[in-house]
Amino acid sequence: MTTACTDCPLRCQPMFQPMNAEEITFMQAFKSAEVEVPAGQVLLWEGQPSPWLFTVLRGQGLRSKMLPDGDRQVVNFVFPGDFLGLQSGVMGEMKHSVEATTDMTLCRFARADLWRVFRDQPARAFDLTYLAATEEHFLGEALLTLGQRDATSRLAWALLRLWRRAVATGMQGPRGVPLPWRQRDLADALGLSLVHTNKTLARLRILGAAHWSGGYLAVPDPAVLAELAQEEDGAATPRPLF
Amino acid sequence: MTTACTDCPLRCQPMFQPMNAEEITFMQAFKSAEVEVPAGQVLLWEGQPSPWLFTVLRGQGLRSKMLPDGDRQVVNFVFPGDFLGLQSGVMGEMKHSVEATTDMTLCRFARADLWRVFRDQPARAFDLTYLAATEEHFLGEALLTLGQRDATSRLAWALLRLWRRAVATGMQGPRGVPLPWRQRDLADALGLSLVHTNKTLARLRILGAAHWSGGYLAVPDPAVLAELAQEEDGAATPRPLF
DNA sequence: AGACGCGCATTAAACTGTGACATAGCTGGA
DNA sequence: TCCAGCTATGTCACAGTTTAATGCGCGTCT
Repeated sequence: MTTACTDCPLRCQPMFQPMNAEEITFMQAFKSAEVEVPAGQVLLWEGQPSPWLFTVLRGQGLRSKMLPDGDRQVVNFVFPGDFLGLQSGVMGEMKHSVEATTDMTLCRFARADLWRVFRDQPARAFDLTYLAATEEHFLGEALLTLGQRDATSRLAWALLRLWRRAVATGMQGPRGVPLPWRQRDLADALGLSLVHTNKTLARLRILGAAHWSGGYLAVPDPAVLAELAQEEDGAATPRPLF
Repeated sequence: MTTACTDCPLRCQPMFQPMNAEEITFMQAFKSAEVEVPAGQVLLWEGQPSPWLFTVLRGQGLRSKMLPDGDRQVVNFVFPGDFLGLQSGVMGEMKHSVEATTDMTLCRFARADLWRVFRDQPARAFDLTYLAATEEHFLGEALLTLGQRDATSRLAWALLRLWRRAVATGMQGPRGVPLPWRQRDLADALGLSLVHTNKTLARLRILGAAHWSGGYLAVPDPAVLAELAQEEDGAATPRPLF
């Protein structure tokens, strides 16, 4: 049973900009299926085209690139509401892989229909460009973090980002926000070794800035984490939902 | 005297995908001015909106982000044909600054007219999304480089990218390709100290892989540089010209 | 024309944040 | 029950940073 766009649980979250009735009607028609994906499955492969694009309805994952020698760079973590596959849609092939860390539910769209968005719905096409620019902005922030910050600041930055994104998507619970990834994933995102990441996470725990365990992240005072991250305090910036 | 789009010196370069007659006519009307910018001037400021977007007709520059403590991350180098200001156009403000390293000539477009592209020219809107995805792809590659490569490999990767981009834009001369930036700029792009960058450039020179001096870069055998960069050999991938 | 000063490139030496290696304990799935 | 994978910790090595100094070239001033 697929979720009607009028019943979408994400649209009311502060993370996402509102949609008008015409846009919802168009998206309902544009959505071709809703698929369940088990944890561990790769949704999109680096270097390959895909006939589908996706919006994440439920679950979490990550985007990564590989070096020939097997080293992996995690380029982003995937949350509900993220749009997947835009590179394949406009450039013909994905430049990174996307894999499910937890079981996921995806709204699926046909790549062959993407041109209809540009032809018939310029406002939605504008939102797609907005999402691409949002990803570009995030990667610029990540590049700054890897290029100019030390390990403690990098981890503080990453945990703050992940915490803000999860809170704005309505995922906060009594134990904190769900963080289903491994320390290896965070190490590969921040250009650190696994051992050094573990030691630096321990330092953040001792400082009381962040506590990640059992698949949950607790941030007692986000301003403390923001200071360690050399970031200003504040919430996640809303973006279009596609 | 502005350059007519029919006379654009960039369109025939292998770096850029072809444009049809309708697209050229639209761009001629869309272009509001041609401006000269002296070396050192900032074209776009991080954190601020801009009423203009630009395509670089001539000259070179860089894009950068600043940390509160004054550290700078160079996020990309700017070449003829690059489109500047898309983040301001769709997100309302620039997420990085753009400054001229040499004297530059820019084709200028009004941000207020950007909606016309999406409404009237879906193929051009698609190209804009393509350009945003191209920048996202590049930043993913840069993130991989900073996260998983050592200093020698990073410099080899950067010089190879810059060389390929310049060659595909028709900038090759007897002394190599023009590289007007400082070692400080490359260091700030690759997350290295100035001293270590200088030493590693010397190593590449001794290896005969790359020779950067007097504002020019010579690459005797790009396959050698590609190997040091852990990259496959090949030319720059063509992209749309806006 | 000559002097001066600033910015950039280059090099040496000392220091350190991070990586590499090894080991132990815990947990969940087969 | 067993084992692979993950988390955690200690120790040592080193790639890269920091500090300091020198030389060169170019632009400005006299």
